[in-house]
Amino acid sequence: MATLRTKREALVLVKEMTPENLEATVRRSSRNGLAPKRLQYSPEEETPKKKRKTKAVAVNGSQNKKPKDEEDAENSDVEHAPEGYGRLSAYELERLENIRQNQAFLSSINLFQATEEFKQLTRPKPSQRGLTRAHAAVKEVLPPRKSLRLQKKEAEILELPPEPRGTLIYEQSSPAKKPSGPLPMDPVNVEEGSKLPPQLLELCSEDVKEDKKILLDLKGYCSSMKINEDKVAKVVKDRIFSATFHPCTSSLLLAAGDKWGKVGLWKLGGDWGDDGVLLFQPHTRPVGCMAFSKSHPTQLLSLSYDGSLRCMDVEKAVFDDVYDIEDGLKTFDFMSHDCSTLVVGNWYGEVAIVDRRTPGNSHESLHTLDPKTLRCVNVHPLQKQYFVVAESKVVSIYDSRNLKKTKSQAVSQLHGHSLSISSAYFSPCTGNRVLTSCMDNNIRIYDTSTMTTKSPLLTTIRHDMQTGRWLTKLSAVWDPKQEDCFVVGSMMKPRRVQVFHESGQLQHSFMDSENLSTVLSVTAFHPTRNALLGGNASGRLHVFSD
DNA sequence: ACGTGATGACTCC
DNA sequence: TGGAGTCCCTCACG
Repeated sequence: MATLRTKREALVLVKEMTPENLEATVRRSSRNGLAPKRLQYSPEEETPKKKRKTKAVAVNGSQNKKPKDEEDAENSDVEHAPEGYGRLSAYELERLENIRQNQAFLSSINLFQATEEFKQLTRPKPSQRGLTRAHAAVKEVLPPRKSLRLQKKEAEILELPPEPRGTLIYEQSSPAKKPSGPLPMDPVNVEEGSKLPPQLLELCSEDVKEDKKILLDLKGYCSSMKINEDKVAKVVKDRIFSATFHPCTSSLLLAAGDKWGKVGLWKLGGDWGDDGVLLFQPHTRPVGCMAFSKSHPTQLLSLSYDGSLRCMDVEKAVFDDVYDIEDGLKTFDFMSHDCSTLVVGNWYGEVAIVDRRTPGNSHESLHTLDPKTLRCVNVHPLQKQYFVVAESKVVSIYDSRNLKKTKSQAVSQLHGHSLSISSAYFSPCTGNRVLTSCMDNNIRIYDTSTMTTKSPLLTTIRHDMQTGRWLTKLSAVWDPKQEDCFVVGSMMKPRRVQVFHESGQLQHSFMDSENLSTVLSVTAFHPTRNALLGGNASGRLHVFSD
């Protein structure tokens, strides 16, 4: 049993103490060697539940037969008064003793006191900044209803709707995919017909100097980066799948994409929309990947599982089509410094090299890699012909000049992953390292400086990746300002975001009892400023900055 | 054996 | 009072 570090942690523990997970807690504790003696049931019995079942069988056999009143006592979970002890078997005395020891153990860790002391405490209220309820819920006005019976009419004969055809049925009634062609950039959270705030274009067009990178000792600058209530806001409605900083430096401008294809733009301290948040709906299914164009920072490219890749252009105030397939886009990256060519990966294990200067999909080149396993593509920062692909259990580096329709030969491979790999990224300055996040609970760093057929593994870091059903998968991502540090969300309590050096050394844990109380699955550093973002499962962005 | 798919308790307005 | 919002772990199944 871990020591309780904060009041909230203790409260969570207490709140979670249902009979089911109390059992689990005791089991966990026993692995740590701290637990009291476990209840000792007879060998074939695992739990009290099972016990009852097996007992029913045992009654028929002659060996374990017990008087009926003793059985009732067990089932009622009420202990007999002391005079009853005389009739208890040795097994039951041991059971009572175990219960007593368990009680003593639970008292010794102050669980019961903690229950009393922290009963009133709740987790901090989520930030009310950003999107509001009024905008989030569209109220449907229905005419008053009167049943047919009250209207004294014959009942209608209703028929079941026809069985849906096709193989893909999404949860809820998923809205139809947006039509192709430019979509107007109309925010859904402000009054209809209102224009984009002109300051947004101004901010996006701001001259960005790459050489203004602030290189400080990481430990120093991490501890200067703080969060406060102004730096948390609801930017999209649902769970965040992707998020990024705009490269501008005079203000902090962020973008996030959610589960239902919404894209939110948030300027910290902005006076437009809801606390600086503008919400758009360019897609209809999760926005898996997004990035601002480095050569045209008024453009934000966003990719969705619905099969569309669009380019939000603040200048033209539209979402343009960039690339479109029926379904299942997964990931993309820029292949040239001018951001005109892209590598786009889909669920079917195909990568397409897309040139944005030729409209439509006609000029794309499509290459099938390992089918159904592609999860991430990332281009080498200097040698743009190389891109790294996270496949099922291997990461491959391909040369885009050397791709075939099928069975392309990888330039180099990174081995050692034992489960599926969620992401793989080249280090930002030299590309001499590749950082991978794997479902086997390891973050790995490989040496790709020589591009030999097998790139050597340098570092392995244990990290809990079991995010389960309700959270976006964790991905370790480099700090673009330097070569050798990366950030990753964490399941640990109290909730935190961690920064590691490529050597495996933990540099900093970003925590805040007031403003960070959820898992931040999606994380990213600002390209030039000392700022870090984290997105959670309810559409909130959190910023740590100077 | 791994990837996939599945909820429920609680609070607040 | 009920519906919407918030948060997020493990396990069965094929």
